[in-house]
Amino acid sequence: MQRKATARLSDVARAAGVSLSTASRALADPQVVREDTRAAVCAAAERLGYVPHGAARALASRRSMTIGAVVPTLDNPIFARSTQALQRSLADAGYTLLLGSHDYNPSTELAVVRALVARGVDGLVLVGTDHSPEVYALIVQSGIPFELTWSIDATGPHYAVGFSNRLAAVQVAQYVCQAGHQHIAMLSGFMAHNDRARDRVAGVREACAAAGRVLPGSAIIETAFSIAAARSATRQLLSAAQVPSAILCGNDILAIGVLLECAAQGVSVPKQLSVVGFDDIEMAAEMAPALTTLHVPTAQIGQRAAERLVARLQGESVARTEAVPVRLIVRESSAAPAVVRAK
Amino acid sequence: MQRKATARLSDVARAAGVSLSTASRALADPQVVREDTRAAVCAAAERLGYVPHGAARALASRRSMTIGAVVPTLDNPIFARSTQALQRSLADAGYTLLLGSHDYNPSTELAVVRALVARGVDGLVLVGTDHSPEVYALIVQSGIPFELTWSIDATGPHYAVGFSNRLAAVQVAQYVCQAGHQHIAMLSGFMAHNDRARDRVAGVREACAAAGRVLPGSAIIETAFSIAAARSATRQLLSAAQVPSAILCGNDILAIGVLLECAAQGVSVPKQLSVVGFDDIEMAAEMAPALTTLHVPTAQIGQRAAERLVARLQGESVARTEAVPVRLIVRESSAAPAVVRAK
DNA sequence: TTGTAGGCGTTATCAC
DNA sequence: GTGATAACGCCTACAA
Repeated sequence: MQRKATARLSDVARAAGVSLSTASRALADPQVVREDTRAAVCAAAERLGYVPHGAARALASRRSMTIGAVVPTLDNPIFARSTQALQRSLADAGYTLLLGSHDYNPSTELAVVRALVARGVDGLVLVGTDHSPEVYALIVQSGIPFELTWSIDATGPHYAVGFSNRLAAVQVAQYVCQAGHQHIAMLSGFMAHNDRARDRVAGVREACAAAGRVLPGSAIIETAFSIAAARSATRQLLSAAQVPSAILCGNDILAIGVLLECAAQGVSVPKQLSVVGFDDIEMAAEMAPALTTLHVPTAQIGQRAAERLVARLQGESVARTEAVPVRLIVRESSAAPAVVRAK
Repeated sequence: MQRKATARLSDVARAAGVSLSTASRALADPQVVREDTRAAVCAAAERLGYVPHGAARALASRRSMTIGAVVPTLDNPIFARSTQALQRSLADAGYTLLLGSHDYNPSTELAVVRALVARGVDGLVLVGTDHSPEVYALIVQSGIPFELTWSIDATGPHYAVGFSNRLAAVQVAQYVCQAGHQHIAMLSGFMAHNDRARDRVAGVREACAAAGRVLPGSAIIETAFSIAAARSATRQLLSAAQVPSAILCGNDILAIGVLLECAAQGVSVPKQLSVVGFDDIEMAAEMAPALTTLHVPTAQIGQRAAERLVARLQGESVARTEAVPVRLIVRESSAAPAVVRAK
C-alpha cells in the first residue's frame, strides 16, 4: 500500500528519466516520441499507478472531456434509456457524462445548467426546446456547443436530434380517425415547460379537427406521468357522459395505466375501447399485444446526440437538425366498435 | 451579445474595484467581507455573467464538488430511480453527479472508475460489493471516499448502504414455504459479477433447504433482466416435468415477465401459480394486485448514499454500514394450490 | 477587512 | 525528438 498522495506526471517523468514535457507527450501523443522512451514512460506510469489530474489537464488544455446532460427525470424509462445510450456512446469516445435532472422545474434546470457550465463541460445535451431565456443565454454566452433532443427545432437556430412530436401525433390521430372512431380522448403529461407533451396534444387536436372530430375540453386530460394517475384519469373518462371509443396516450406509461384500469373494469381492449400509446417502451409492448403505439427509437436519440456532439467537438460539421425515424406500430386492429358501449 | 470569452474572476474584481482575493472571498465566503463590497462583487459578477471555472477551482482547492456514480445500467427502473434520488440529493448539497455505467462488464467498470477518478471526483458511489481487485485498489490508493450501495457488506471493511439481499431472499422463501408450496422455482438475473443476484439465490436456497425443500438445478433459471427473457424462462418452467406452484423472481422486471406469460397461457395467478417479486417497482405493483413482493426503498438508497457521502466529506462520521428497511408486501394470499395443476 | 504572492498539475510554445 | 518555461484561473496562507 503506497502512502504517497497520488503520483504526478513529474514523478513519472523523473522515474522514467525524461523531462516533464516528454512524459506528457508520451502519454498523450505516443507517435511523436521514440518508441523506447514511450515504453519507459508508460512503464513508470503503470508502476506508480499514475492517474492524470483532470482539473489540471482541463485548465491547461481548455477541454474537460466531459459532456453535460440535463433530463427532466431518470424516473421515466424513455429518458433512462436515452441517457444510458448517451452515456455509452460518450464513454466510447472518451467522454464522461455529467448528469443533471430538474423534475420539470425551470428554475432547477437553470441551476443545473449553471452547475454544468461551471464544471467546464465541453458540450451539453438538453431535452426538448422548452428552456428559459436565461438557460439559452447562459449556454450561448458560454459558447458551449449543445444539442437539443427529443424534439426537432426546424425553424429554430439550434442543433437538435429528435422528431416532430406534432407530426407524430398527427399520424397517430389520423390512424384512429380513419379507423372510424368518433369520440376520441387523450391523456397527456403536464404541458407546462414541456414542448413534447404540448406538441403531441397539438398534433392530435389538429388531425382530429381536420377529420371533422372536435375534441371537447374534457376529452383531453393532463395528468402526472404515472400509472396511478393514468388509471385515475381513465376512470374519469370511462364514467363521463360521452365515453370515448379511443384513448390516445401521450406516452406509454400513461397507456399502461389505461390498459390496467380497463382490465380492472372489465373493459375489453381493443374491442370496446381502443388504446394507442406513444414512445413504445418495452413493457407496454409486452403487456399489451393489442396496443397500437407510435414507436420512437429512444436509445438512438441518446446515441446520435452523443455522436453529433463529439463530431462537432472534433470540428466536423453536422446537419443542424436530424430526425430519427418514428413509426406507428399497429399490433392489432383498432377499428371502432360497431356498437357504442353501454355506459 | 458579449463577444468576450467568458469573464474571469479577475475581471469581476476589476469591475468591482477590489482585489482578486476579495472577489474570491465575497463569492465563496460572503460573511467574511463587508456587506457593501460583497454586494459590489456580486453585482459585477452578475453583470459580467461570471461563471466560476470549475477546473481552476478544483486545481487550487483540491475539491471538484463532483461525485462519481457507477451503475450497471440505467435501463432498469431500480437503478434509474436510485440514481435519480442520488442526483437530487447531491444537487441539493451543491454537488454534481458524474455518471458511468458498465453493463455488468468488469473491465468496463474499471475503465469507468478510472475515468471518474481522473476527473477528480470527491467521492464515489458503486453498486454492490462485487468489484475487481483493480477497482478496489484504484479507489483505495486514490484515497477517494466511496459508498457501496444495494448491498451491505457487514464483514467487509467498506462503507455501504443497502440491505442484506440474502436475508431478504430468505424472508421471501420462508413465506412461500410456509404457505405450503412444495415445488418452488426461481428466476434470477445473471449471477456473475452480481452479488445481489447471487445473494438472493443463496437466500432462497438456504431457506428452502431449511424448510425441507430441495431446489433441483433446473428450478433456478438465470436469465437476462428483460421481460422477454423472463417470459421465455417461464415457458420453460411451465412445460417442465415438474411444474412449480410458486415462482420467486430475482426482481420485479422478471416478475412482470412471469405474470405476462401466465396471462398469455391462461395460468391463473395466484390460484394456480404463485408469483413473488423483488424490489417492488411501481409498474409491477400496479399491474398485479396479486403480486406479493419484497419491497425495497429504491430511492432511499440513492438518497442515503448521497447524504452519507456528503456528511463524510464534511468530516462528520457515519456508521460503516447502514441498512434500509425492506419488507415483504403481501398483496394477496399465495397459498399453495390445493390441487396440482394438470400440465 | 483587504491585498499580495505562491502554487495546484498539465498542456503548449518555444528553442535546442 | 526532447527539454525549459510560461500560461491556465482560482484559492489561500500570509502580510498589511
